[in-house]
Amino acid sequence: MKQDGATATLEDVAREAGVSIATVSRALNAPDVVRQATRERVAAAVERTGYTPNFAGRALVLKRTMTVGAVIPTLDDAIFASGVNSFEATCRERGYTLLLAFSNYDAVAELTSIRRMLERGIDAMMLVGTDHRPDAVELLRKADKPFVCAWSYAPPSGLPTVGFDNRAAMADVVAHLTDLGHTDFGMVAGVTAGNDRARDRVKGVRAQLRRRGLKLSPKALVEARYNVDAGAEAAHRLLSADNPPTAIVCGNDVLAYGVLFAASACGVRVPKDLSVVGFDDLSLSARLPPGLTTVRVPALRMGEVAANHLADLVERLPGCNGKGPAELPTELVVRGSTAPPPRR
Amino acid sequence: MKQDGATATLEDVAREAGVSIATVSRALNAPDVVRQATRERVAAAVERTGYTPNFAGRALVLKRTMTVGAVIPTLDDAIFASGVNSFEATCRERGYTLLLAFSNYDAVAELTSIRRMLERGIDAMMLVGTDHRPDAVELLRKADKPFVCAWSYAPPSGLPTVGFDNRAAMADVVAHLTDLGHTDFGMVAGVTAGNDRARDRVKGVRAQLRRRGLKLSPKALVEARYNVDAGAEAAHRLLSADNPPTAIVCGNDVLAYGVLFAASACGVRVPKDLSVVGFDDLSLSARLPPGLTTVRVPALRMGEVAANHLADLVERLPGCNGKGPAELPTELVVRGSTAPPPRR
DNA sequence: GTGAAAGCGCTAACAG
DNA sequence: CTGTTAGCGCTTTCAC
Repeated sequence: MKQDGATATLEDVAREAGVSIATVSRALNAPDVVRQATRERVAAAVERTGYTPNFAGRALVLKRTMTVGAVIPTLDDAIFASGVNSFEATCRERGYTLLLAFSNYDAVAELTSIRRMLERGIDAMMLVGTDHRPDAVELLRKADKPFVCAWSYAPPSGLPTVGFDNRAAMADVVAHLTDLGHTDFGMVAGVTAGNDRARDRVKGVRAQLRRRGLKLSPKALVEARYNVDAGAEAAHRLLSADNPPTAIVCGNDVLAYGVLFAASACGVRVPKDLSVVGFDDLSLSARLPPGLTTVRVPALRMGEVAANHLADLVERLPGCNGKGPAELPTELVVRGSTAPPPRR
Repeated sequence: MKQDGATATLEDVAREAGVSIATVSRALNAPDVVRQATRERVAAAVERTGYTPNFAGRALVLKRTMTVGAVIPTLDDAIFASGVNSFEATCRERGYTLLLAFSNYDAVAELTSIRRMLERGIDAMMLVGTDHRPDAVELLRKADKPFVCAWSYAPPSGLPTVGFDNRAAMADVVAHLTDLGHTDFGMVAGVTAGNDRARDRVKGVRAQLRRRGLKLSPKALVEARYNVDAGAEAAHRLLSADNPPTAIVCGNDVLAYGVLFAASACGVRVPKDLSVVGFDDLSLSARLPPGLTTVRVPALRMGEVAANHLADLVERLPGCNGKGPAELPTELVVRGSTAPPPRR
């Protein structure tokens, strides 16, 4: 066993086993081409030397690092957190290691991280949504690295996406509310700048309202940053209007929590006076009185699908293409926060 | 500009600029030793070829990858999420890229990920807490890679830790409650197996109770997994005992939310009938009625400190050692969920 | 089956 | 200042 800091190399193992480095390499990577006895001698030598392959050496010749990158806006949003969790788990299962960076919704920061990861030789990459600098996409394309944009399903973008249709999901929400009889809507949206998911959710609300002959008045739409307080503040704004809405649709559950707290602080009862809907179905949403009606998104499944898709692409498995994998379904979860509007 | 998939190498740039590859390398890494004119020719050639350094080549000779690893139990816990966020931000600032893996509280999985990251040539690594397989630590030591265990401050462990003292923080919590007059305590702890933070929090409660001549009876301690429902279930168990506690201390805020919901479901009023304390101070805790008394932990600061410490170590900056950086303070945040116990 | 040798892209002496 | 050259650790022909 080598004791000093220097880690053992193929050469050390070869010397120890009395074979050539080529044989050691083969014994490790293509055991079937090596005679049983030799293989065992090598295995013993590996054990004794504490050998650990050096990926830089391997990467240099193979042009593969078994590393995949992901650039995520932030982990503050629990939905990203769980998606990343499952993405990593699947990557790991398939032998890949995850390189992770955060963009904080800054497209330039994203570009920088992508470049850095490319330099580090990632084999593939996951991005979030479809809002990216064209040069970022070009970089990936030119480097010929498979990539996928998750948390969105938007073939028209021309990007390989995997995720769900945010517009359709929001249309379901609005349909649920109009079916209950609501006609006066308010929306607390997430920040839409640089965030196609937030934008699509607004669009989905608008489109479905239009279909029912309704609309979202300019003042009935408020944008808020991703936190409870911002949601509460937005709700106060909405509820103090001349004609307060009877239903508030939120861009995510955290904002909806804020709306719930604000309503209760103003003496507005949910769902009696006001219906509230979230988006994400965080674990708290089922428990928080009166139970939040929301959209369940397949974050875990999505991370898994994205990782498998990328690995398939890297390994050039048949049946995979750069178009992106399938659309994942969302589900409207109706709970206690929605009910018919109050009588006039 | 090279159009085919093959990315440009130093040689391409050198040919383009009419200099040797050594000069290109120098122009890029030590601009000051290269004549201005040459430097400009090289810069132009880099531009034209779209050259991007290959880190595998560089890593092979430098034995540095500008990559740091982190193995985290999970991102489901918001406190890990924000710590990772700031850890990555600081790493990035200092030029390092983050390799991230999850252990799901499994020490063997952690070991596997550490090994993998070591193979990939990480320069340093962050772990969570002090519960690790001895061979994992040995691996890191033998590879001579700086590492730090975050989310704990526990010099007696012999590991380089950065974080806060979970026992002391919990002692503060108990002191607050005994000062209010509580004598009947219950605790909903996180899962303690393989989790020194959860264990230390229990120990902190026990120690402080002892100091006040009190104790936690065996049935007054319930372990629960990290989710609201488990917290609620544990609370039901505690509250349905013959002698229900007047104060329930929780291993984290999420469990405390569950306790709050359970109490309200049983008609137990907080803080009138029952005081509840959490740990973490998640953003919701201030808003959730009646406002959760909890311990604020410096997660962001910790990620930052850990990253800077590791970078200092890698770069052999003076004044840094392997002992681990400073202890970070926690803060007891008193809100509406704690009050004197009800009269008998 | 196994060994010798070339070379992946890069940096760092060492000469000039 | 700049070029030549020797590897870093590994895989992979090509011979034997």
